Amino acid sequence: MGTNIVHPFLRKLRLGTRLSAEDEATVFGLLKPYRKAASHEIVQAEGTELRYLPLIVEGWACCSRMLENGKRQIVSLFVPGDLCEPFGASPHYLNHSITALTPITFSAISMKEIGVAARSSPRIYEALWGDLLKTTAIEREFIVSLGVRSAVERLGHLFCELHLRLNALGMVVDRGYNFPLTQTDLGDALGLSTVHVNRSLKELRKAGWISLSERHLMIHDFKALQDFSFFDPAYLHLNGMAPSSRDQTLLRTMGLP
Amino acid sequence: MGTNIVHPFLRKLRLGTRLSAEDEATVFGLLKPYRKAASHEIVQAEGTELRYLPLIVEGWACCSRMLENGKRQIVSLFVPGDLCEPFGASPHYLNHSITALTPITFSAISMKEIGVAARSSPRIYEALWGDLLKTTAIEREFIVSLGVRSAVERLGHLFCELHLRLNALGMVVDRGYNFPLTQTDLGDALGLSTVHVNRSLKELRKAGWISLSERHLMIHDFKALQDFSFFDPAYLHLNGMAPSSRDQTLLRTMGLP
DNA sequence: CGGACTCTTGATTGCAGTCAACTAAAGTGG
DNA sequence: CCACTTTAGTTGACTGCAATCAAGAGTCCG
Repeated sequence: MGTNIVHPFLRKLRLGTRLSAEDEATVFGLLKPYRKAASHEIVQAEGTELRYLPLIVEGWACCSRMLENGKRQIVSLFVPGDLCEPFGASPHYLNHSITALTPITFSAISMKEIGVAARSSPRIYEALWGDLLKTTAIEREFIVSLGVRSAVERLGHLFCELHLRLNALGMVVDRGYNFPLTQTDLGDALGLSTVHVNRSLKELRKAGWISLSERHLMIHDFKALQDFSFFDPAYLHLNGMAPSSRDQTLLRTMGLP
Repeated sequence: MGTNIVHPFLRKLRLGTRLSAEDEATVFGLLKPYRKAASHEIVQAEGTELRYLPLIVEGWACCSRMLENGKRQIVSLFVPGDLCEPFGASPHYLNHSITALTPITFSAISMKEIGVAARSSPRIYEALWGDLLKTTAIEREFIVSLGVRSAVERLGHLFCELHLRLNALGMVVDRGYNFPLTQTDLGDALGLSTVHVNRSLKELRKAGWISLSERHLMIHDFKALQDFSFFDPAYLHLNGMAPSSRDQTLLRTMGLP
């Protein structure tokens, strides 16, 4: 048993692929020195050229777009371990901006170097592609949410998804996790007005499924919330599992008998 | 001037990268024998293992998901030349299904072979990643549509996008193109009811911007439709262009002075 | 010729947006 | 240190966009 580097990015990559100690060292070596950004700070602005891939180490960030009518849509939420852009591309212009939602610590990876690393080891290649696939799946499921789910369902679905994503990183404690988004952020992400987010949260609380206050979310009845929100965790590829192994996953992730 | 293979997939790849004749032959060689599917036929069902990447050669298809409450959401629309899944992954289970929207001709690419091809030539690598990036961008812009655009704006935006995508393949003739989706399909894609799609189309017609009948769409005033729908073509990366070169693109694609 | 789609239009309902006012917390500056 | 501003959350009243229900017309097809 070699050294076990503790890093959210490696934790995430390990989910899908077994990396050797050497592989992990290689990946770890890609990370540029950490930087900090304040809440609401723009890490990479829309329209600028992307040369390094941002990687969230601590805190939450998002990828969002502003429309000319002043409305903002959050396209993707990033938690620790998340790579903000597809890993294999060459430098290109962004058409959305990457913004910190909380104070964050982030790193960067050279687009060139990560390509070299991916070609150097089949495991790394596998792991990076697995991660990209998961990101794609999350965004596709997001489309489903916006298209056919009601306001309350969207909230529930997001809470379930984040629960599993964070749990995979060991960031869920006692069925609850840190939830730093404001109701305005939630509205921008889910295509709802702030007021309506507020009312919908009230409903989820009233149903007894969650409580959310002081930036902390607790899910009291995951199963109920999941069923209500039509949340099927298959798309998160949590254990390289086959589809509809839903219940097994649940048990495993919830630590229930 | 080498041989110029006429194939929608190659046409699309050429948009972002200059491929050598040899590269093109390599890519072309990846394609398995064509197959046909009838309209509404499922090419690859949700939950099945994907071993070959479907590639649309003729006709339209989509990637969609069905919810337990019976609602369907179309996540992605595929036109000729579109690869239905990210090219670099290894076989995995799909959590959405790939369905023909019209009678289609499609091919398949081995996930293994395309990886080998990508590693064999920097140009091919570049082209495939450029294509993947474009696909990602399209899906992200779709999220924006569903999140913050009104029904009429969503329709307008989709029409603009497809206009440019098809135009890049030479499939736009005289400002119009073949538009095979039914109003029900449109509703499933844009998160709207069929009835409301119908009414919204009526508004676009009344404004004089489009006409749509008998599976043929004509955009009479692209500029107006674009402005109204907050459509910014930058995300389609049509000419490797820098952002906000919007107007140049427009002129070029519209063939206007 | 019946049956299945597709498109269209009218009437009604309801979910979610908008406007507005108020509280509480937290930061700012004179 | 205390007014003053800003930000976040909450609630009420009203409005409006889009869903739902319903029915009819046109078309394609077996």
